[in-house]
Amino acid sequence: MFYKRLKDSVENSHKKTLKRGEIIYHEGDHPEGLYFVKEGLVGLFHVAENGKETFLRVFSKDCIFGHRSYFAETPYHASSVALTKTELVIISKEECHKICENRPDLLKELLKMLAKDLGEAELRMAGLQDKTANARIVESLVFLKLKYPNQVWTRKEIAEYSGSTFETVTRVMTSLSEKGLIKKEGRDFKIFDPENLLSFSSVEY
Amino acid sequence: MFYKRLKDSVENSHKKTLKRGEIIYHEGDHPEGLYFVKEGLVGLFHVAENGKETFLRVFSKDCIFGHRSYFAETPYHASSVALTKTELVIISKEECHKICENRPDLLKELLKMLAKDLGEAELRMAGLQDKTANARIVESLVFLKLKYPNQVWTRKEIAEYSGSTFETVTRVMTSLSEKGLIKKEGRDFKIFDPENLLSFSSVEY
DNA sequence: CGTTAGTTTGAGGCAGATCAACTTTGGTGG
DNA sequence: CCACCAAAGTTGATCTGCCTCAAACTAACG
Repeated sequence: MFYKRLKDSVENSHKKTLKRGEIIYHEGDHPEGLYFVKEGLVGLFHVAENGKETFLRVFSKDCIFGHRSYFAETPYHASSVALTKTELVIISKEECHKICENRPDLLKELLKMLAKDLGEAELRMAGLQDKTANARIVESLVFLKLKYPNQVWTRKEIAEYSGSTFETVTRVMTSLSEKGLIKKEGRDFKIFDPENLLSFSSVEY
Repeated sequence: MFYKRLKDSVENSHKKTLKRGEIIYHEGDHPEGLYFVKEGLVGLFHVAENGKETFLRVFSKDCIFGHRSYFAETPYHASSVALTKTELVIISKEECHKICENRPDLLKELLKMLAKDLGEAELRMAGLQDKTANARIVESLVFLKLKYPNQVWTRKEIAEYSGSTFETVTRVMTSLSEKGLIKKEGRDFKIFDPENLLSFSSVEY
């Protein structure tokens, strides 16, 4: 598997430990290499001039990130932030270069990853047009909680991932909870039956 | 340049000529190779169950398309349609395979292309949240008309690219025309000063 | 146990979608 | 070449999903 192989070749690179909220790189910065998540969770956020934030992607254990800008050879279009205590490995430009030259298999893996991410991004973009806020929030709850069950997502993060506001997320979650489709536990929540929950994503609340 | 080089190696592949409106592949189909635009213009559209369409990308002369699904190894997430009389070269799976194996330089070019497209898609997604319909429409007018000046874009196409409706596009264009920022010419239009026009994208209409 | 970040709930407003009726454009076929 | 007509565009009126603003509540952490 890709990450395992990459991991081996960077095991003795520069490491860095961050706590929740710490910024790894800022939108507009020029990439100086790649990042590898050894442990923890990282979020990619775009912040508009009017302050509105969009939660673009999540990177978890064994993910690389910063690769989009690196290969596009453009400044970062969004900022990356640690969502929990996170341990990173920083892969220098030189090492990246070496990897790219000697490992066409890794190149192909990266190609596939970007192709999938592009598809997802475009479907999410379409979803902002053709789905209700309710449906997008339900889908985001399922995606974020099932893929990252240990993370306690804030309403604000869910809102920024789904393209909504934290007040609307609260209302949808209250409604889902009243219907017994999720179980609120403090700030966290549980999903019982993802399929069933998703089937309610088109229903009014 | 990438396309020139690719072009040479596919010059004697299967050709196809289409007229406006003809569909090249449907959402859900499995990729059977790549497509190369020899002449004309192709649009990539996603259609939701409720009928709402989203205009995702444009491919013009010397562009390849269908590559996202091909490399993601997933079915097409959107349909491609000829926007004018278009001549295509169809590159078979076998030829694609050969190219990928023997041309790491092309692989890297594809990687860069996907990385840029992902950035653009994510910024457009963010734009749907943090910009007004007015701003997005102005930006779409500039993008579509400056990049493809010979195409007579319909209000519907502009709407589906900007994430809006054709009525709203009409209203914005009428307003811009009254302000002398664009010149309507039948169904077509002209942009005088793109920079100036964009500076009005944040202004009410 | 105090403080702050996060959450809930309600009320009100509005950007832009939707619906509807009418006009214009430009391709085409007689 | 012109008359026709379907497709595209315009304009006005109405409606609504969801955002915004506001105020009170609560969880969690040092």
